Amino acid sequence: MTTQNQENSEEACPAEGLLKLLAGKWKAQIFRLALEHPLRFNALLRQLPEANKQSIALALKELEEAELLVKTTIKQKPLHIEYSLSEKGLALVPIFRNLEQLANI
Amino acid sequence: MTTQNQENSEEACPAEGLLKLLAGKWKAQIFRLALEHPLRFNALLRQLPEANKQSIALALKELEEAELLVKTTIKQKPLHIEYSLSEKGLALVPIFRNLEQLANI
DNA sequence: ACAAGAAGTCAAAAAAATATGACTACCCAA
DNA sequence: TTGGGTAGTCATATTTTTTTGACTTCTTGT
Repeated sequence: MTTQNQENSEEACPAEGLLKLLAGKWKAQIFRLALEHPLRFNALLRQLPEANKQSIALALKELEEAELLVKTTIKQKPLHIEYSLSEKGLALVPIFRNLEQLANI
Repeated sequence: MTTQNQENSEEACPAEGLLKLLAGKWKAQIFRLALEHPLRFNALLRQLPEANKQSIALALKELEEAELLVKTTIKQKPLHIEYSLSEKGLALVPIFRNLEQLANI
């Protein structure tokens, strides 16, 4: 039933899912940081001192599932994991900028 | 403290407030209907049969407070209240369309 | 061998967002 | 004066999101 409603809602309004995703806590801030350079988990934790592991892990996972970020494992000496903007993520950038501009009015 | 964090968040990411607003339940759907014609409370209730008074009242109030909708009282025989897109609301339209397009990819 | 850093996961608690049902106030028509 | 329509509000549930704190796994440095 809940799923049904969600589906109806999405059908009636395709932007809803994307909006909900981006509005989730820490997501917009993470997206914004991802514009600058690829992200790493613990670095992100340090850059968002009010956030916690779990929240960041969840945000990254959902942004990845929505295909806005891609996760890359870099097989080098200390073994890194990086999250960077996907093509879809890049396509979102100008829209995001427009939103920021509108928000400042 | 909570307020403080919210402020920090907004400072770090100006789009957040607008995103949170639009992602709130029924808001995107209401915004979408407002593109077509001015909205009236009970008509909206009928158009969104899964929603309830309270939610719609809240959504309209918040969209109005965010200055995306303007509320107009029409002093005529049965006394109507209309919600229509403000200038800011109109400025959001193309951004919203872009979001919808991106969501469909 | 032991500690420390990176990248997490899990269950449970707390906080925030939504929904429910009842109730209000105004105007109009029969 | 009773009933119906419009436009809500209020207090209280219920649901969903977000946070907390503890624990895991893998790799490297000393």
